[in-house]
Amino acid sequence: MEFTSLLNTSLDLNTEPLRFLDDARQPKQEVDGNLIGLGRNVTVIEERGALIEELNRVSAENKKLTELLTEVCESYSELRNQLMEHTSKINVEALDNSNPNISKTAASRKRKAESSINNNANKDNIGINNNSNGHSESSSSDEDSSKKAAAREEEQLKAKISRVCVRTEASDTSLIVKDGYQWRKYGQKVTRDNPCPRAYFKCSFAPTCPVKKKVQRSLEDQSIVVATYEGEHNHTNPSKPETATTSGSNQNLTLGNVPCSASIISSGPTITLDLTRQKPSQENTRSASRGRFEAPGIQHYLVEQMASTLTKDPNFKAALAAAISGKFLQHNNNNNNNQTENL
DNA sequence: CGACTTTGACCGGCGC
DNA sequence: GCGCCGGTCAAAGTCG
Repeated sequence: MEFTSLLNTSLDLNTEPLRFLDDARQPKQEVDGNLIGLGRNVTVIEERGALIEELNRVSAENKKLTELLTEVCESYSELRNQLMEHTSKINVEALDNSNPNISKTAASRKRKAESSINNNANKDNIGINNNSNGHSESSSSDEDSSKKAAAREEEQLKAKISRVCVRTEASDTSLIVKDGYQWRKYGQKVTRDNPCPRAYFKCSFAPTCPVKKKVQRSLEDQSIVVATYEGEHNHTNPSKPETATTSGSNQNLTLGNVPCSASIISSGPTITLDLTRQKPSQENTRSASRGRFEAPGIQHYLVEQMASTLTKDPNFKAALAAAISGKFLQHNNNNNNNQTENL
């Protein structure tokens, strides 16, 4: 995916920097039309000198901005590469663990598994690795296989659980996470560890879709809504193409035009969407890139986010416009110089 | 009138 | 076995 293709290049180029183009042309016309008086020629030469000086200054500025732009592009491709690396790693892991069936046993252990995910994901991984070695202390092969099967089921379940944190206005009491899918609320409960009620949703787009979602406000930060997804959608995303897949369990996030920061959890990492910020700072973008991106879709989402952030930043637009106009100016400057020499 | 939300009741797992 | 707790069901209510 080309970075440039993501940028909204529909910039208004009729801005200040381009005024120099007209300014540069104006004296030339004067020169063409009024070469009679010598005193006037002196004025024209003075003006030209000032203009050339101005052009040089703008060119230098343009050079700086071009360098800055190059830097941004470089860091973008660097981040993209890191993301690709991470994504491919996750895909390999997902393939290793692929088994679409979640057994009733696994479902019955949901709470146990979930708590272990929440409390200590790393410990779980160690446990899984140990089990996957296939060496059990138990002498009974049946027991051994059932233990392994149980561990595998747990692992599969965990692989299908992802958590998304959405930052909303604290005053917003609705537990709605717009992720592009259709959800039907089937329950709400106040849990012991959190006074904020937890809402239970089922995917209602396809009647056979097994995906469930739990949404609850964070205890630490009430402005953060935590959505936990379980299962995989067995249908395509009903939302528009501007959505971004966010996790291994194919959760899609409709970000629309809202810039936000992100990090992810898929049995560990968490997606955080900051929907409160209209103009995310560079720090947001950086923190997003620092996060652990373990889902293939987040790549597209991040790219969109970066593009959106850049195109919405008036400073960036102005800089880009200046850079582009600078190129014109340089070209024009060269032409003018040639024409002057010809005079 | 159908789709969706709300909310109290119920169920099953887990710890003591 | 009992109570607690999270998750689910389903009837009633609401909305477009």
